Parts: sequence; structure tokens; C-alpha cells
Amino acid sequence: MGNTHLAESSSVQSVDRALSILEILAQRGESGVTEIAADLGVHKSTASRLMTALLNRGLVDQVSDRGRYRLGLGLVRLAGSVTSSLDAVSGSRAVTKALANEVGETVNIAVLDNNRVLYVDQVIGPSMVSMRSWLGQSVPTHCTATGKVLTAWLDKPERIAARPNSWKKLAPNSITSADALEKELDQVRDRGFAVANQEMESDFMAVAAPIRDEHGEVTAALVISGPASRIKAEDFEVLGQIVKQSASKLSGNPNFWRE
Amino acid sequence: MGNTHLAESSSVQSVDRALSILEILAQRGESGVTEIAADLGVHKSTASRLMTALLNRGLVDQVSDRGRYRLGLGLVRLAGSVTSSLDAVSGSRAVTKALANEVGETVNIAVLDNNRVLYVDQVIGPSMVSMRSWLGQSVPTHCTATGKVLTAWLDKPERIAARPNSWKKLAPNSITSADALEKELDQVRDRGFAVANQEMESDFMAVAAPIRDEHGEVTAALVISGPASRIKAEDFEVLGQIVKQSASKLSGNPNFWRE
DNA sequence: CATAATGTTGCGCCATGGGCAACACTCATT
DNA sequence: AATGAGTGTTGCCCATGGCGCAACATTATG
Repeated sequence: MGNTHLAESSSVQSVDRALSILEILAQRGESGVTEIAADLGVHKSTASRLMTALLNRGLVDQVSDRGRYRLGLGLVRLAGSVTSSLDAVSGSRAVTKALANEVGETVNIAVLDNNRVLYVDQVIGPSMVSMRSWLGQSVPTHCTATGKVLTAWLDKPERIAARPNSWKKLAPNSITSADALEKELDQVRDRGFAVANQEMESDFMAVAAPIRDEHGEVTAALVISGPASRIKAEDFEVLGQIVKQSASKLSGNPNFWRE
Repeated sequence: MGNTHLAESSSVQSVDRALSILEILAQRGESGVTEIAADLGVHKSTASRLMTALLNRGLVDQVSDRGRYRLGLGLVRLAGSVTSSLDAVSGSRAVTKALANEVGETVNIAVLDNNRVLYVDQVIGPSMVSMRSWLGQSVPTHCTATGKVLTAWLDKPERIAARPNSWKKLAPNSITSADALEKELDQVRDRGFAVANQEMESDFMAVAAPIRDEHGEVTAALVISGPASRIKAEDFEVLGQIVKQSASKLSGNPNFWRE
């Protein structure tokens, strides 16, 4: 239930259902054909046949011969090709490594994915914190430095579309209203970088700056993050300038952008 | 050309074609509908419709409105769900971080994917080398420490199936024959860990040990790697024991496995 | 051992997805 | 500018391919 049964433009139904299966497996982690068929509103046999198609290509694995299914390694392989072709990531290693070395914290690159922030590349800093691998994880836009950077320069309607589904208070300093977020984004545009001071989870601090393409559009965000024990609020201004400078180097246009 | 047109068991053709598109895009990096249609041996319109199905789910992105396509962020999101559900990776962060800290080198977890080695999780060591992110990358089995670990304990037919497609000499010490590989694997089983001394690329050293499930089967490999300037051949024995011990902690059974 | 689950496979029928061709559009070339 | 060849997208109509049904094989559970 809760499925989006809107017939999105003109597409191929069986493919659409197969891709639905992937999303369902991503949510449940491991499922049988029957419950998936129920979710899709199709017969068991249909789900089974779609599943074998996915299985042949390695996008799903069957856990115990006859039995349940889970997402497969083929997806990891494909995802590797994605990030290597992302403009922001390609050729960014030298810069991100240098940044991680300079500030001694974890460095990530993130992009906007509808109204979520998706982490696509990561370098872990020398301090060896380190929080878990963020790759492929997505988080809301309103409580992260990356989210603010990625939305601040959007047009108003796009900004609204990028707002979170709920304004639940996730951490001590979470932003919990659209008005407060707009004010925050004003400040981000002013300063040219964004910060998050324990807004997604407590003890978690981050500073982010925009990566722009050759037209000046913000296409990705460069972010450093670490525990409150090492990143203090009074360091924000200094770190912001550092991150901003690194992000400029990654921008499509070699010239720095003035803001 | 060179397509595998074997009708793999009973699957759904349109889905199969759609997944073919993903693999084609992974190889070419960015393609138009026409050349993909030629590769699939179908009409442009068919390829276009399949593409929109993939587009609606975010598995591909169109680069410039009207125009070419590339793999999309949806794949990264899905791949994130894969690794987090992998037995070997879940709950491994504490161990891998400790290992990276102890040896000061990059730590990876890899699994066997047909006859290739696929890297699924990574922690970068404090020395900040660091080679590029290995995630989602796949390499042959015969010239890597991980490949040896992942194949050494397989049955003979499985070992043969896991052999590389070509025995091309990739680096100074590459193994270039099945016989030499079998002898090497004997040694791996003996020692309980594997090494690679500039076998894939020069200046690149690695030491790997097996991660086993509760039945004792090798399901993943834990590996440390770094440049020859820091990892010497005479360190192999010491590092091997360290990696072996960390890998034991990751194995499904809390008891250590005797070999 | 019986019962109730599961996932997989022939088999027809009808929907659906494929090919065709016309269209919209971008980019070179003259 | 105007032409041309290239692209990707969209109605249309027919038959192919995918769906539901039901029987089957297999495994869990009593």
C-alpha cells in the first residue's frame, strides 16, 4: 500500500515493475516472491519471472537457493560506474585528499536527489574518526550543511520542492520550520558556505560549500564533518573559507566564482 | 556485436533489455538512444521507451534535456542498501577502523563476483595515501591478495570457474599460469592469508585474510594495501597474522577458526 | 506423516510492447 | 539563413510477449 500508481509518462510496465522490486528490496532488505507480488499487486508467477530477469543480470541474489531474495552485487558494480562518471567526482581526488589532510576530518561529496541529499564520494581524514561509510546514504535537506548548500541557490519553487517530508526534530539544533530554513538559506548565500551544528544528530558538526558547473549552477556539495569535540562553532568561519576554496577548485570553471 | 543472445532460462525480455542498457551505459559512460538500440538489436523507439522507464525510477539521468543518457543516482542509492545488508559489512566498522589505525594503511572488504573481485567497503588509513576509492570496482582474481583468499578454499570446479579470462602480465610479479596459481593457493591455505607483491600494478602491495560465515565458508576478504615504500615483503608474515586476527573477529562465528 | 506454506513452470488468452513512420529538435555545413 | 543529416520522442496498429490461472516441486511446521 502507499504505492505510487501514477502512470508516469509513457514507459514500459514490466520494466517499471522490475525496478519497483529493486526499491522494495532496498527497503525490506530481504523478501520472498509472494510478499513482493502482493506489494506490486500482481500474481506470484509474474513476480517470480521478473525476479529471474533481475537474477540473471546479478542485480539480485537469492540467499538460500530456493527461497528469499536480496539486492545483488551487480548494483554495486553499476554504482561504481555512476560515481566515476559524475562530473563532480571525476578528478576530484587530489583536491579532496588535500582537504582531508589539511583539516584532518572526513570529506564527502554529495548531490541533490529530489528532496534528499545523496553522498557519492568520500575520503576519510587522518584522524581516523570515523563515522560509517556514507556512500549511497541519503539524508534530509534541512538538517545538513550539504542540504543547505545544495538548495540555497535554487529558484523558489525548486527550493520548496526540495523541502523535507517532515520537520521532525532530529537533534538539539534541528531546523523545524520552513521560515527558519529560508532565513538560514539567506545566510548561506551571504557567506558562501553552510554549517550544521548538531542538527541531524548530536555531537555531529559539518561545514559545506558549493561545487558549481561551468554555468555557475550548483551541482554538488563538498563537506567536511566530524565530532563536536574536534570541530567547534568558533572554527566555522575559518573552515568555511577553506572548504569554499577547495570547492572552487572542483568547480567546472577554473575561475573562482564570486558570490 | 559480441552480445550474449543466449536466452538465459525463462526471464522477461523487456526487463532483460532494460538491464542490458544499464550495462551498456556502465561501459560507455554516456550514450545516445540510437547506438544503444543498435547494440540491443531493437528499434530506436523501443530503446527510447525502455530508457524512459529507467529514467522515471532515477536509474539513468539525461545529461542535457534532449540528448544523451548516463547512469543515474538511483543506482548509488540502491547500492547503498546492498552493502549495508551484506553480512560481512554490517557491524564491521569497529574492526576495520581499528585495523586501519593499527597498520596505518587502507582497509577494504571484498567479495567474489563470478570470476572477479568486487570491493564493497573501505576505510582509508591514517597515512592518507590514498589510492582512489575502490568501491564498486572489480579486479581479476589471480593477481590480487583478495582474489587468492576468496578462491583458495573453493572446490576445484569452482576455482576453475573463478579463473581470469586472460593471464596477461599486469605487473612485475603477476602470476601468468593456472599451475602457478594453484601452487600459490596451496600456500594461501597453508598460511591462512594471502599476499600480493606488485602483481596487479607495480608499487602496490596487499595482505588479505578470509572472513567466514557461520558454516566456515569464505564469504568475504579483509585486505590491507599500500605502496611498496611502506609495506615490505619481510612484513608479510606479521601483517598476515594481524589481518587474519581481524578477519576472525568479523567471521559469523565468534569463535576463531582453526586452519 | 499430514498440512500449509513457499517458489517455479506449462499453457492459453488478451493486453502490451514492438516496429513503422511522421514529428520536433539540434547541430554542421554551404 | 537555409538546408541537410543527425538526433530523440510519440501515435498507431498488429502480433508478440507477458500476465493470470492452475498444477507442480519443494521446504517448513504441526
